[in-house]
Amino acid sequence: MKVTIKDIAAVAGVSHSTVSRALNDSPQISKQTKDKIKDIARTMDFEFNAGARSLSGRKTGNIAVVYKASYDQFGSSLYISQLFIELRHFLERMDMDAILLEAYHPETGASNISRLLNQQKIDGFLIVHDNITRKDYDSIKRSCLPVVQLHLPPMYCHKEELDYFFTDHFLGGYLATEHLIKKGCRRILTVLSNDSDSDEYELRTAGYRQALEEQGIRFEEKLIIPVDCTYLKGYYLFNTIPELIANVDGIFFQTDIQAFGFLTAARERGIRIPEDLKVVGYDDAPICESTIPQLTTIHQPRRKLAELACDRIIDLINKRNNESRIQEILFPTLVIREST
Amino acid sequence: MKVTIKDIAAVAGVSHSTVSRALNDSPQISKQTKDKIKDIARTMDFEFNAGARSLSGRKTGNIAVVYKASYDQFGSSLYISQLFIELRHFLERMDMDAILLEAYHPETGASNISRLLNQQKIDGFLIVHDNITRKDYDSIKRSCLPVVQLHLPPMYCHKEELDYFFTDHFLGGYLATEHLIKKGCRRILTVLSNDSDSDEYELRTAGYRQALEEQGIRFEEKLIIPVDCTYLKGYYLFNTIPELIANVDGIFFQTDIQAFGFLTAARERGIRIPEDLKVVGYDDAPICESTIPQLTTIHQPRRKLAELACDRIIDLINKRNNESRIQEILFPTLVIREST
DNA sequence: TTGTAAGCGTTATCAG
DNA sequence: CTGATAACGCTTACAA
Repeated sequence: MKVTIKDIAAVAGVSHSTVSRALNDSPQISKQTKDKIKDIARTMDFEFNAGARSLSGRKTGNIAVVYKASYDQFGSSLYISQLFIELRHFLERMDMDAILLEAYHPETGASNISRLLNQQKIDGFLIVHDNITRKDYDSIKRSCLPVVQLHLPPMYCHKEELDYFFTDHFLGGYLATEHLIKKGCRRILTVLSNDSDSDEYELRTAGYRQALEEQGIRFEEKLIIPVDCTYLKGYYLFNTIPELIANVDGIFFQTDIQAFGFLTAARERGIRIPEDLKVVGYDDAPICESTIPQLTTIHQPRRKLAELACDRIIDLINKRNNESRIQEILFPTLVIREST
Repeated sequence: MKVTIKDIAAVAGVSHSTVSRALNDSPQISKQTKDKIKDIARTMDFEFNAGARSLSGRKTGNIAVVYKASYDQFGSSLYISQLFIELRHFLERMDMDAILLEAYHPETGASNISRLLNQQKIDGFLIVHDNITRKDYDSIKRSCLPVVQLHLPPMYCHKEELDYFFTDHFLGGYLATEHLIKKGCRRILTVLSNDSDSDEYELRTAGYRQALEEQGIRFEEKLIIPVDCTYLKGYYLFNTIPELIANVDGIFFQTDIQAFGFLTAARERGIRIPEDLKVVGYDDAPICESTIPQLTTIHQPRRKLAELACDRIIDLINKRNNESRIQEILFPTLVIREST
C-alpha cells in the first residue's frame, strides 16, 4: 500500500538508511546513487511518513496559526482574514501546512497551545492574538519551539523575548491626520471602533493627537468618537452626532467600513467629498476602491507582514540566525484616492 | 522533557501498556487503576505524541479542509470564509485540528491531496472545491480515508461515490423569483456573477426560469445579466443597462454584494425600494442587514452544512454507518426583509 | 560511500 | 486484569 523507504531500498538494491540519507540530501552519498534513488522515489510517488519522521526527531511540517476567537466575528475580521490568506500562501510556498486554530478551546477554555506542544504536532507558532497567557509563552519557551508574534503585541509577555512583526498604528494615525491637515483641514474628527479588546485604536488616536499638536491644532476629547465597527454606524453618524459633523472639515475613520457607510450617507445628503469635507479610512480593504468617491486610506502592509513572519519562522525552525530576536515594526503608508 | 506513557507508568508502578490501555479507556482495565492512571496523566499534563500514535495505526487528529485557490480572491470569498469559520468551530469541538490548504500547489501544480495522503498526515478530507481531479478522488478511495464533499458537486467524480452536503441553488433561484412574483412583479431581471468557474449561477438562473414559467411569465434571455461580483457593478447597473432597469419591476441579484451596490444607487436616484422596484439578493451575508432598506435574500444554511459535514466525517473516521453514502441537499430559505 | 542496529512513543498480540 | 515484546517508518550513531 503506502510506499516506504524500505520499498525504495528494495527496488534500488540498497539499504533503507541509504535511501533515507539520499532523500535527505546527505553529503555522504554519491551523486550517482542519490540521483538513482530520487528517481525511484519520484516514480513511486513516495512521501515521507509524517508521523514516523516526527517521531525520530525530524520536523512535522506543520505550523500552528493561532488566532483570537473574536476575530471570527464579522467586522474586525476583514483585515484578519486577508492576513490569514497571505500567511497560508507563504507557508504553502515553503511546503508547510498550516493548522489554523483558536488559542483556547471555546467550551473548555483549555489551551490549544499547550495541547499542540505536548502532542508534538507542530514545528512552530505564528501567533495572531494579543492575549495569550504568560503560562503559554513559558511553555513554548520551555519546548524550544519557535514563535513569531504578528499583528499585535502580546499582553502577558515581554515583547523583548519574542520575534515579532507589527505595524505601527501610531504612525498610521499620524499619517492620516497629517494628510488631512496638509489638505487644509483645521478641525478633524476621528471615529474609531469601540472594540475594547484591542489597543490598536488607542495607538492610532495617539498618532492623530500628535499630528494635531505638531501643527498647533488643539486636541479635543469630544472629537474622538468610538462606535461599532460597521457600515451602518458610519452611515448614521449624521444622525448620532450631527452638530459635530457640521463643524468639522475632515474625518479620520479608523476602519474603512465605517468610512464606507459615511461616504454613502454624505452622497445622499449632497455633501461633497472632498470639497466640503475630507475623509480618510484605515486598512486599505478591497472595499476602498468600491466607495464613491474612492477612499483615501492607510494601507497596512499585510503581505509584507506575512512574508516576514513566515520567512522568520522558517529560519527559526531551521536554526538560522536564531541567537537573537528579530523585531520589526512595519510602516503603514498613505494611499491617496479621491476622498481627500 | 516531554512526558510519555512510560513516565506515567513509572510513577504509577505499572507497565506502559497498562497506561496506554487505561488512557484509551480499554474495558479490560479495572476502574481503580484507570482512575489512578488518568489522574497522574492529568497532573503531569500528558498528551499522546501525535506522531507515535499515527505511526502505530491510530488517528492523527487532523482533517484537511481543501479549498480552491480562486476563493481567496475577494468577492466570492465572503460566503466561503464564513463557511470555513463554521467548519473550524465544529472541528474544534470534536477535538480535531484543521489543516486548511489549497488543493493544488500554486507554483508547481502538485496535488496537496496526494501529498497529504502519502504523508499520512490526516484522517479525512473535507473538500470545498468542485474541480478536484478524478485521479485524486481515486487516490483517496484507494487510501480508504473518508471524504466529504461540501458546497459544490465535483466535476470529475460521480457524485454517487461520495458523501456530500450541498445546498440547492436551483431552489434558491426559484424561491427568490417566486417571492418577487407573489409580491406582484411581472418583469424580473436577474443579475449574476460572470465567474465562469462555477455553475451555481446557472442553477440559480434555471430556478429563476422555472418560477417564471410556472406563473406564465415569459422567460427572456436578455433579462439575464452577468457582471462581476462586486459592489460597484451593482451600483453602476443604472449606467450599463438603463433601459432594462426602467422596464422592470423586480431584480433578483444572485449575490448580496451586487444588490448592496444597486440599493445604494437606487436610493441616490430617488427610486423607492420596494415601492417602485423590488430587490432580492443571495447568500444572506452579514452585510444584508446593513443595506438601506435591509435586503430580502436567500439564506444559505452554512452552519447546518458545516455541522452535517463535520458530524459525517467524524462518523466515517470512526467507521460508524459507513456502509453507504450519505448525500444531502439542503434547502436554502427566503429571508424577507425590507427590499420586497 | 554504504550497511547494521538502536531508538523515538505508541498500539496490539500473546502470555500469564 | 496486567506485563513483555514486536511492530509502525524514519533517523542516526557506529562499523565496515
